[in-house]
Amino acid sequence: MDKPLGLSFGTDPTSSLIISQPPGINTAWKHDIIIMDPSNDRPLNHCSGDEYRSISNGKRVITEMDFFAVGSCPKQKACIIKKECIDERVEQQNEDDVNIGLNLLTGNSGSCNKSMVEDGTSQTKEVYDQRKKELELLQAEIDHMNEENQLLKGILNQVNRNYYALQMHVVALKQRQQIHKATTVKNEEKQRKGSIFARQFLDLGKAERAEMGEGRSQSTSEERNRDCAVSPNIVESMEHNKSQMISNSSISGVFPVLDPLRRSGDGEISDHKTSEEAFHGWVPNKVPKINTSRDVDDEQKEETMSMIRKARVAVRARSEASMISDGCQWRKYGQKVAKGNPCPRAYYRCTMAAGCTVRKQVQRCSEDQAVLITTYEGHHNHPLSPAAMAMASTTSAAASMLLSGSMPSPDGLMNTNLLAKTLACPPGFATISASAPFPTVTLDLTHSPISSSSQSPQGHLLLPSLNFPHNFASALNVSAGALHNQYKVSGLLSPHQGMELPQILPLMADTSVSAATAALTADPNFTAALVAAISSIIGNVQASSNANNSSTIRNSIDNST
DNA sequence: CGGATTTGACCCGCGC
DNA sequence: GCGCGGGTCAAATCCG
Repeated sequence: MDKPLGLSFGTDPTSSLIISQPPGINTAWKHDIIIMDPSNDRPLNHCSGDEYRSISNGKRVITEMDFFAVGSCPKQKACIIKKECIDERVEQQNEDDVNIGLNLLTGNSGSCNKSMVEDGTSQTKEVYDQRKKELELLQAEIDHMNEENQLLKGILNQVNRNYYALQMHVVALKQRQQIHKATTVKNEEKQRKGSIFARQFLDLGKAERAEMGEGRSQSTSEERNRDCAVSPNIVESMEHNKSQMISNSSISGVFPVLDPLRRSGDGEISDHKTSEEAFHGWVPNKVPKINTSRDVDDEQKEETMSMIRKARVAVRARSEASMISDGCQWRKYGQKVAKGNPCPRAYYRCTMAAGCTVRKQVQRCSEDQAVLITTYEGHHNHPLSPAAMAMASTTSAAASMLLSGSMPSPDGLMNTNLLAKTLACPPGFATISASAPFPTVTLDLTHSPISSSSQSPQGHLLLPSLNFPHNFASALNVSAGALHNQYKVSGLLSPHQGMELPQILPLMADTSVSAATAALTADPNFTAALVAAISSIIGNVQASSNANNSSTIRNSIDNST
């Protein structure tokens, strides 16, 4: 069909709209025409002319058109014209033509005829195509990002799967270790006490013990090595997860970071005479063991708890006061004069919450009565102050290190060469001593006298800032050895980093033993370095059934230099 | 009066 | 079995 309608502008594109129609056709039209400004895609609002009967929101309604008028094409800026035909007759008769008039873009110049309309149409299409391309580009970009997102999701899922698989692998290894350990220790215990019982059973037990013992020594060594092949970081993470996984167990939450000890499920660790094998790893409470009777489990738990509770953190500090202000509330429940020290030892119990098991002893040093020795024991079962909480992980990890990390080297000494290289701290600041009956970490603040620079405005003691990896000790746990071995860690603290003692002390008590080893981390880079060091230590660990009674890191450091 | 402290008694593990 | 020493209990006392 020939196009009966032509659409063009007059001299003023905003005021005259001329729709041409071949002669002979005289039809009234009603159009809704929207004139758009192409520069901003907004309607032009300043149109005038008789053709426009009304203007509403940029929509011009033309009721009658002079189809035979001839106008000149505008030279003004182009406009997009949208027309809605509201005349059904037109739509029916000239639908195509009318539609041609839609979205017209008038040219900057040209004749007021059909060609001009076509020219405008081509420019409209050009802009349309351009925008369409832009849209397509954007769409392509979005698609690409989606693909990338999916790819990353896949990678993440794979990492998670690998992580979980590795975690399960480590758990399985430790379970195996624990089974061996439990069997062996039980048998040894039987042997020790068995002389007063029926010998016929003992003989059977000996046979079994000999068998198991041999297998244990081999498997333990192998498993250690295998465990040591695992990155400490991975072990850390896994221990952390395990800790979370079993957080609902009977005593979880109370000993969050001592889980390795608790999870060992081996009560014999409290027996200093039989605990050499006690810390080879942990086994979740629910893991089946050879000795799985309820009584045994309960007994082991009790003993484990006892061990945890007996691990201690001691702080030596010069103070005129009878007690160091550590941010917790204490109630004195006893006092006793201990042998070897004329100064009475006072016993305090935490009263911040009912049932809190944390206790502390305060006693002046017999050699220097200006020195106050505060020993913490137990774990808070209540929220601590924010400051205390800030240090909880640090001290807890250190406690775990003490409880789990006897780390015997072949000669019974801690391999501290790497530690020595790692740590650039003044000597004598912290001491770890498991010299029985209870493993104790001692922070000696007397070498770092409480001066104005080491006291908070509130008069609290300041300790070095500690930044200890949360599950460091758990990582160590894979090679844990004799708890009763004596060893010392000296020179591991770097003072003057402004941590208040009150922040630290409750946390020491938190974990029974933590702070001193926690204080090992004066250097911000210490964590990573120490993990590497311990990893190396673990890697060098060999089974040593005759660990020496004492060793010192300082000695090792000295020996290494 | 209620909570904190004191203090003698008691318990328990360990060594002899 | 007994004594010792560390740790805890609990009645008495103190104190705000």
